[in-house]
Order: sequence, then structure tokens, then C-alpha cells
Amino acid sequence: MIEIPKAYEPQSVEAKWYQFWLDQGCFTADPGRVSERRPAYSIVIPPPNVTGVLTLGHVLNNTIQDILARKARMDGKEVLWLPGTDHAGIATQNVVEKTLKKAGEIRHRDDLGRDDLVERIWQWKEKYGGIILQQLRALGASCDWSRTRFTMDPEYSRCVQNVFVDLHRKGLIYRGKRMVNWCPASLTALSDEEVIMKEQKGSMYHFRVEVAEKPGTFLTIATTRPETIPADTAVAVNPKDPRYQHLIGCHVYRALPVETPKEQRRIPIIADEHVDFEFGTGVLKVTPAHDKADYEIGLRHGLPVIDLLTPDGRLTAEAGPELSGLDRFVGRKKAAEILEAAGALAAVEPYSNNVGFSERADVPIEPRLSEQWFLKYPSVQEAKACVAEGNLRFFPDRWAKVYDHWLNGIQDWCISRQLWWGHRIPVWYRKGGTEIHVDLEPPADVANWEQDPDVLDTWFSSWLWPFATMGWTGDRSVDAQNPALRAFYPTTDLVTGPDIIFFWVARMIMAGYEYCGDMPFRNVYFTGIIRDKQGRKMSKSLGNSPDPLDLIAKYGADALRFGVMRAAPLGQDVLFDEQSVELGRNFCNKLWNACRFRQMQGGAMEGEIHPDLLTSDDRWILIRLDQAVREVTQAFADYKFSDATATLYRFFWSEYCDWYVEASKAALVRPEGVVRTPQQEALAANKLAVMDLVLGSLLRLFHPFLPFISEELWHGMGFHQDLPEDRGGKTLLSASWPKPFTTEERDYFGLDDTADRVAQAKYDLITLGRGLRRDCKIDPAKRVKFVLRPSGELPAAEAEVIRLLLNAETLEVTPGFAPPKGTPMAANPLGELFLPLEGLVDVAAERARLGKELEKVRAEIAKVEAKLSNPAFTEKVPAKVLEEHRQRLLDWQAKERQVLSSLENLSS
RNA sequence: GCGAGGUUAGCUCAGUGGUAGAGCACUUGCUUCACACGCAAGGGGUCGCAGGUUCGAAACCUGCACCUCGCACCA
Repeated sequence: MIEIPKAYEPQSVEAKWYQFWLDQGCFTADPGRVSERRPAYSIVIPPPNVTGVLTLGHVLNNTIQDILARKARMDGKEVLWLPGTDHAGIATQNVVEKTLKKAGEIRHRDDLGRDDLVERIWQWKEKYGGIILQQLRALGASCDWSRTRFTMDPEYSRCVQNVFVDLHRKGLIYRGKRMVNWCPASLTALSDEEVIMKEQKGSMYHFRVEVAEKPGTFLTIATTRPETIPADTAVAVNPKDPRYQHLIGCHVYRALPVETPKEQRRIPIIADEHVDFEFGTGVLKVTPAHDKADYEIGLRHGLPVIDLLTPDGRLTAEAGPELSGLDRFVGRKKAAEILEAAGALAAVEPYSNNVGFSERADVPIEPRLSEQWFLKYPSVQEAKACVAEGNLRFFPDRWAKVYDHWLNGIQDWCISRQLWWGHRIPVWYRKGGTEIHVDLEPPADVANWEQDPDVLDTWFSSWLWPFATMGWTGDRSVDAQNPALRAFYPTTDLVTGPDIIFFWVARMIMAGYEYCGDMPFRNVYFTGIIRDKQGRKMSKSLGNSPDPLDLIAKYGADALRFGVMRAAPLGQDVLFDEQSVELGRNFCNKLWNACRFRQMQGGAMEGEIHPDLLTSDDRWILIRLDQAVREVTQAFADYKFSDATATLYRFFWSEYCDWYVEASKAALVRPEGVVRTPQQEALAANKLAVMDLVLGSLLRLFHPFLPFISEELWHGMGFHQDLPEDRGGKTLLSASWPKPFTTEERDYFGLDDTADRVAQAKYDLITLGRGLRRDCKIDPAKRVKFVLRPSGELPAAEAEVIRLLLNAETLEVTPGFAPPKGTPMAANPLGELFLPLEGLVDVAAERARLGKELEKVRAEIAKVEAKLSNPAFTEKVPAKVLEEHRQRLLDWQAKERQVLSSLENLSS
């Protein structure tokens, strides 16, 4: 720091240090260094989609991971933060297909064919797939980039196929024709977790059907989906429903398609417990092909299945000529019109119901019967037990309940996807035969076989992330010798959003037990969701989602990190406001200037602290530093990062800058031409030594949150100079985390309650004195005279601090001072502070203020007296609390006397 | 319907039985030789509502209201 600019300029500083850390290999994890004295700390990144760009959600998530990783390094651990991306099957294939269509290269993916399209996606991935990881570097993420993984790396892919083959061999993976969630936009099956229920405003259509055996008798049926009537193969009633019991076994004529001869539209009236006779008319149309519950009914009663929807959600010829070819929603309206024209529509009423939507494509899904691969989850009991027994901990722990609840009700996982981009299912079918081949390698005579065209769900690869990224092979003897797995598995912490607790977290835990025999991580920190100021989710369409890189360019990465962390309490959503980043920037600037101030004082760095030269201010700031170290360290242990930032903010700004630095000027600032005595020199040097201790500790405490500016100042101030290479000499990143003072150190420096109280009383008196100045409307620039009548001994150095911070010309310390009548006065345990009148004082204003003060004091006295005069209170309360209250009464009474005498002084 | 979380200053939130707090915003005044991305002094809250337990409740218990989010779901 040769030339120190007045304001901190993050741009060049951040780029410089990130490159330095990379060049020095600071982020590289070496399993060989792990030992009992140097424990491992590891964390795997939740792999962002390879299509993704950095969002504020990523900022929150990865800042927390970086904070944890940096803190662990300072704790002397061998740290692995493993980065990477996942291939995001549907999203990536969509993006590339869309791009190619836009460029006019293809109209449909079939124009290219499977191999060529996959090739194009790879090209696209090579070109754009690293963007988000590059962006993380701007944030300061200390990932071990040499271990960057991608879920479709050859080794990783092999893990995925390996696991498929193994689970198949164990009988947990099977193929079957089932009702699945079908996405008509992406043209693939989805898992239950990828379907989100949304309330939809639609209509309930009531239509009539005639009972075949009893002409003239009609049943009214309520439905939200009249377009599926042509696929009805029964109507069902509850067997206990007296209204319809007599009709069970009869038939009705299905209402659509009207063109079909009546007799061909006969469908049975069946009895099924599933039907709720409270709901609607108590008569249910049964459409086994297009509803999960109806499919079950169909199975129970052996009903035929009529499929009338194409994969992309249009009606087939089964729906009749008028509906055929229509989109399902267009068909719905048309079906209602046809019913109305036929006189079969009894009523249409507005109706709200929940409809499953494809999470990714945001269109209603269709329950659809199709042949898919399913997984019966492995190691469920272990996964449940480790969380229930508290071996694997969730922060906040309420998620444990959500997790347990989900595990208790899980259905088999549909893992096949009708896509081209992803891990192809390692299954071959013999052409013209029934034989199947499930293996990592294709059959020898592969020409006679056909490989399953589907790929696996992306989550079926990311659930292996914690160990597949570390070179797991599935061969026990090989894996037992794998240094990375041995050192870093199980990982220590996982940081992720609660929205993927089922998708990812739960499944990783099961995979961890199944394939490594242990949990994949010990702690899971669930972040909140980033919202805008009004509490709305960030979204592209709302345009309320600022680009983090813009924010970094404007305010600096440290500012963004600090702002976000300050606003993100554990377990709560984060309402993001650019103002909080601005606050982060201001904070960095304050830190910069605090160090600049120290720098301008010159003198030796980190001199020895002589206890006999410590003033009450010095002792006070050391006590506060000790407190701050304890609080921040505890906050880390509890994963309460916003508590840590709050403590740092308070200590650095409100305690160190506002009081300590200001007070230190009494000893440090030398008026021109004045030569300091050797004693004054020694005091000043001692103060600088205290400052250096505080600043050196502060930079360490700040480092996990503000890695760039702290590193810049660490070097600029020269804190690195006398430290060992690997403990802060080379970089702050590996400096040791500050420890609270030991009892010996506290004794040595004289850090006791008295020191704390004296300084506190001094600052209190200064605030009171400033109040006098204001009440008396004295220009802040005017250097007035104060007189202090001390209640005890007051060293000259202490008095000088008071004088300076009151901006007083002089402060007379006069034990027997007798003020003239009308002199404004403020008092506290340290003494009475007078502002002698010079004909300028606004007596009325001061009297008004004191009157208000007196009122307040007396109210407090009344409150305490009321308590103390209550026998129930004095008899039952613990002695300590009683004593506290008695002391409180004395304090308030003293205050009352002080205010009264101030008032008396005023009256002339 | 079941479950979880929330309701404290204008805003965002701390506060696990004993004197209601912080930051921001607001008001007033200040180019005080680290910082106007700053300094100083202020104003501002019947702690969602109603009961209960207790000498004492923002905190513990019960009920209610409202807001969020999961899970399930009836056509």
C-alpha cells in the first residue's frame, strides 16, 4: 500500500488475488496431506446445469460454501471443494434444439438424427458449458478446479451405468408398463418429483347418460375433462350408495363420440369403493388410459383401456371425427359443445382444481400408460435412520421431518427418459427375440441386438455425485485404495436449496449407503430462496432478477457476498435488495479506510504490547475483540452466518471505528510543532500495537466473508511478514483463525470488568456531553470549554480522550467545581460534566429535554418499586434477580438525582 | 385435509422467563486532518388476537386469525 486511494477500488484487486491464489495452488486439495493433525474438510458443489448462468441463488449458495471452505482452511484443515456441472438432460437438449431451429438448421430433431444431434450438443457444451464455473471465479469461489467434473465425463458415465447394472442385478430396477407422468411438451416421462400441483380455474361439466337397460333413466356425471369421454370404459358408483345400488351391473350409453352407434357405446356401471358419494353426483366416469385412479379401477374390474391422446397431447381418431386431431384443451371446449348440441350437457359451473404441471416445461402433464424403467429405492432404512438418529444433521433441523415423511411414502422412481442427451440405458434387446442383455458392455454380436433408446433421468446420475466425482469404481478393493475417497468421503457439509431435498439430497443419501456403505455428507445446510424486495420469487419474466456479474462489476464481489450473507438468516428466505450490496460496498470502504488510518500513523507494525501502558480504551477494545472472536466462532459452529456478519459489523464499525479509533487520536495525533515526550511516544507506539493486533485479527475474521479486500489489506499492511509460509506468510487464506484470549492473556493485559466499565462510562459521558452541545444549540465547529467534576481519580490521558471526542477547546477537571447557576450539566458515575454558559445557551430547550428525561426515569423507578413492594415477588424470586432489581432501583434513583440537579443548575 | 415455518420499529430481521434490540430508512446538524461509500445527535414498537401458567410472558401452554412453503387430493 504505497499509494492509498481514499476509496476502495475492488475491480483490479479482486482479479489480481484470484489469479494469485490459482497460481499458488491454494485451492488444490491433496489427500496425501491429510493426517490426524490436519483433518480433511470436504464439500461437493451442487452441480449447476451446464446450460446455466449465475443467478443470485447461486451467489447465496456458493458464497456459503466458500465461507465454509475458507474457514476450514484457516482452521488448518485440508480442504476439498469439488466443482462441476450436470448435463441437465431435458434443459440442455431443449436449448440446443431450439438454437438449431432458430438458425434454420433443422425443423425437427429427426432431421439430424440421434448421433448427430448428440454430437451438436457436445459441441455446444464445449463452447458454452463452462460459463457458470467461470462466473463462480468472479465471486471468489475457492474450488479445486483441477477436479472439475461433469456428469457425462467418461468415468462418471461408467459409474452411472455401473450402478444401473448393479441395481438391475439386485432386482431393484425393472421395466414395466405403468401409468407415468407424461410431459406432452418435452415428450418424455417424468418422475413424481418433477410434477408440481397448481391450482387451475376451469369448469365442471355435468352431463347425462342414459341407462341402457332402463330407457328414460339418466345418470348425471360430473367431469373436468369431457374430451376424455370417448375413452371411458365404465361408470362407477359406490356400492353403498343407495341412489345407485339398483343400477350396478346395468350399462349406460357413453355420450361421445356421438357418431358411434349407440350399442357400441355401451359401458358397464360398476361398483367401486374408490367413489366418494359426497362428491359431484356420486357417479364417476372411468377412463383407465388417462387417470391414475381410474387405471387402478380398471385393473380391479378388468376394463379395457382406450388411449385417445397422442404423445404431444392431441386427440386421436378414437375421440371421433369432430375431436380428432385437436389439442386436448381445444378438444375440451369442443367436447362440451357437442354434448350441449346433443342435449346431454346438464350444467357447467366454474371449478378450481389442482392440476399436475411439468416442472420444467410448465405445461399440464398427462397420466399416460407406457413402458418405462423403474427403480425401487435402495438403502431406504439406512437413509431414514441416519437422519432420525441425528448422525446426519440438517440445518435447520425441521427439514428432517419433511425428509422422513417423504421416505415413508415413496413410490418407485421412473428413471427412463425419452431423450437423446444423457446416459443411454445399458440394455439391449435381441432382435426378433425376448432375450435382454444388461451390462456395461454391449453384447458381442451387437448387430443382432437393439439398444434401449431411452436415457436415464439426470438425477439418476447426480445422486452419485459425492463419490462418482472422486473416482469411485464400484470395485471394493480398488475403491478402498482410492486416496480421494479415503480422505474426503464422507464429505463434511452440503449446501443446497430445500427445493431439491427429494430430487437430490435424499437420493444421494441412499446411494451413499448403497455404494460406499456410509452417508455422503455429515451436515446439510439448506439455504433460503432468494426473492425480490416485495417477496416475489426471482424470475426472468418478472425481470426482477439482477445479474450478479453486474453487481460485482458495480460494487465488488466482497460487497455482494457480504450484502447477501447479512440478509440471509438460517432457514429463511432472502429478500434481496440492491441496497444491501451497497451496504456491503460501504462496509468494505470503511474497512479500507480504517486500515488506511493505521497506515498513515506510520511506526513499526505489530510492535509489542506493554500491559502497563494500556489505557482503559485499549483494554476495552481488547475485551470487545475477544467477545467478537467468541461470537463469530460460535456463529460458525451453528451455521448462523448472518449472526457472524452482524457481530463483525458491530465490532468493527460501532466499537472499533466509532470509539476506539476516535479515542486513539488523543494519543496519536500530534499537533504541529509539538514534540512528544518519550512517555507519549511510548503510549502512542503501544496503541499502534493494539491496533495492529485488532486489525490483524479482524482481517482474519473477515476473510471467509470478504476474501479479496482482506487479502489485499493483509499484504498491504504487512501482516504476512513474520508468519510462516503456510500459516499466513504467503496468503491470508491459510492464516490461522483467531482464538479467544486465554485466562493468562486476560490477566496479563488486565482485561477485567473494571476496565470495561470505565471505558463504557467514559463513552456514555461523551454522548451526554454531545447531547448538551446539541441542546444548547452550539455549533459543532465551535470549540467550547467543558468542566468535569470527577467522582474519583481521572488520569490526564482519559480526560484528553473526553476532551477530544467532545470537540472541546479545553476540558477542565476540577474536583471542587462550583458552577454558576444556569449551567447545563450532565452526570453519570464518572462525574458531572458542565457546559459553562457563555450567554448562548437555549435554557428552555435544555429544560424541556431534562423534564422529559425525568419523566422517563421516574417511570422506571415506579416500575421497579412496584415489583419490589410486591411480597410475592420478593419472596419467590431468585436472590440474584432480586439483587439485580435492587441495584436497578439504586441506579435509576441516582440518575433521578443527577437530572434533578441538572435542572436545578439551569434555574437562575 | 395433514404437516412445517412465520406474524416484534416504516422495511428486513435478532431476541428460549427478569430494564424491548440491530441494520437500513426517517428527522436535525456537520466538507472535525481514515472514510460524505462518512460523522454526530435524535424520533419511532399496547411484540397478530383471545385465554391460561407464573411473583413476572415478546418468549411457555391452549385456541383463533392471517401469510409462506411442503405433502396428499374428489372425478
